[in-house]
Amino acid sequence: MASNAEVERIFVEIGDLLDLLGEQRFKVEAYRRAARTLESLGEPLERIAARGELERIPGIGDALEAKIREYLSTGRLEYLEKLRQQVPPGIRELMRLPGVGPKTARRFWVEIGVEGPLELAQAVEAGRLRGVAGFGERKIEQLRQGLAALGAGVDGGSRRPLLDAWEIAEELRERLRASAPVDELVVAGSLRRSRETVGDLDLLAISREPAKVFASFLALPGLIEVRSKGDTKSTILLAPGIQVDLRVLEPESFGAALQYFTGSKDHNVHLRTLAREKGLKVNEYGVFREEERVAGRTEEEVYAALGLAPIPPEIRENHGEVEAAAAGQVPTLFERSSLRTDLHLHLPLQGEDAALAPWAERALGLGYSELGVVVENDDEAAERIRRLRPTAPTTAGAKTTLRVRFGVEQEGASPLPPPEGAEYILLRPSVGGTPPKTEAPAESLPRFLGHLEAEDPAAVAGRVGWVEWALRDRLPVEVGPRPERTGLDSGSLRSLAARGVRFLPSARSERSRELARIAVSVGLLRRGAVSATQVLLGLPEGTPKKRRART
DNA sequence: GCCGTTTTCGGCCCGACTGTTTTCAGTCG
Repeated sequence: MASNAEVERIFVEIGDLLDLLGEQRFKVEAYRRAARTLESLGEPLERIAARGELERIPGIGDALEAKIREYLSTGRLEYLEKLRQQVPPGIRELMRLPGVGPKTARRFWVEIGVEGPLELAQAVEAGRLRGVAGFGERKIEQLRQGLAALGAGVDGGSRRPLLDAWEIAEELRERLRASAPVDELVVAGSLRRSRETVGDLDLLAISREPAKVFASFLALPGLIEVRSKGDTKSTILLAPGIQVDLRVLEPESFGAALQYFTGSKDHNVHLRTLAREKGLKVNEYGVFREEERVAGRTEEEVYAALGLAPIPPEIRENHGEVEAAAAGQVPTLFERSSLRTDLHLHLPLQGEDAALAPWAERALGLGYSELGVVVENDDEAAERIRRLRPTAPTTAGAKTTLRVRFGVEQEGASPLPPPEGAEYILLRPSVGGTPPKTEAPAESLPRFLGHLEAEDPAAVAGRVGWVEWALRDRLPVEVGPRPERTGLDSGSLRSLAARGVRFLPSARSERSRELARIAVSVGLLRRGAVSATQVLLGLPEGTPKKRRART
């Protein structure tokens, strides 16, 4: 079965090939725009095609619709195959080199006669680029380094899972805040939109001393390469192979820059087109009428200047949100600040986090009033809960209280009843299996459908039964920060929400500092346009306090 | 190639940085 990702890749390839062949840029852009749209579609193309609604996808017209249909029905695309015959396969690879776009790649091919990275490397070493117009010493050195990095697989060109990117970004922010005079430092880009994968990091800072900020930035540990440096913007490559952009701005422009660098690109193009129609101009410094800046300090200002209600970052994909904002009908998304609990954390056996105190402190910092420790439902469960219970803090500080709850985790129906002290059950779906029967006696504990993480994408994809399970038994579904391992990406969340499923966000922590990862889980829920009414904020009240002890 | 309550033709977002240039093209986001 053809997946959206396959069609997406095909359109990207067509875009590249047309670009290399010197086709007009708007045609090239049309294929790339369509590819981006497909990436964030959230619904299988085959379903849309079956409804006859392909042309309703923004950026898909007659020609692209016909190509999608051809591929869906035959698994091939004649147009692509013809294009491939015109360009050697290695030429596309050349475009992955930093500083090499379609024009330069084409010159390598036509003028130098190389057909891929290996041949280019040989040509560089043989000095065949010397004296060629447009290739000075620095350009050649840049190529040499780029080729070496390409061979070593550290080109920073690949996307990584949202959570990994988030953790890198958090660490960067901490370091920069400690070492540079910044008044504000935020992450924009696809990370702020909570995209499931993130290519590079976009940092924005407000500072009165940009030079000092850039100096700190260029001295970050783990820096592999400085890709550009200027007065307002610098780009580096960090050791994990991730590219990081930093822009330093004045407060007057911060909202406009945040809006602009959060994207998505297609969302921004839409806004700018709208602005032109209103006689305005939008750039990263503000919204302008003639020379006068009419907005820019905050994002809300920018949207308001265009006659739009504020649009949450997570849904800025040009999938109709701009039209909705113009009509004042932006969906109200779940807010992290309303969350009062995290019911899925595991205490390690040793170390500082084996005790509840550090967890409680972090939880209070996040504004929680409740925290749920989960143990495996086995013969030791009651004993583990009993050991922790006396240390459970009930208050911290003068007013805030934190209630620590205990739950058990099990796969489907357990032969063991819940142990003494357990207040809820986290059910794990089994891999590839059908959902077990889960009779629900009236007095039973609240139950949630936890997620099972799998490294293997096939195992994730093969786990089909649990959706039916959640629907059949009306079980709230846990949403964690690793969609690539659970299969619960924003598209799935959106369709589950539409079918009435409720959600329980968790950080799935095994260390107390990981509680902060709830930001990622909530981001995914928001990207799935999940509203506050569909999220469980804490354990339902009325939980039976006394359980019959097992014997 | 897409798109349209000013258009079915003629537009298509906007700016920073780089390298190699004497005023700019290419790349990138």
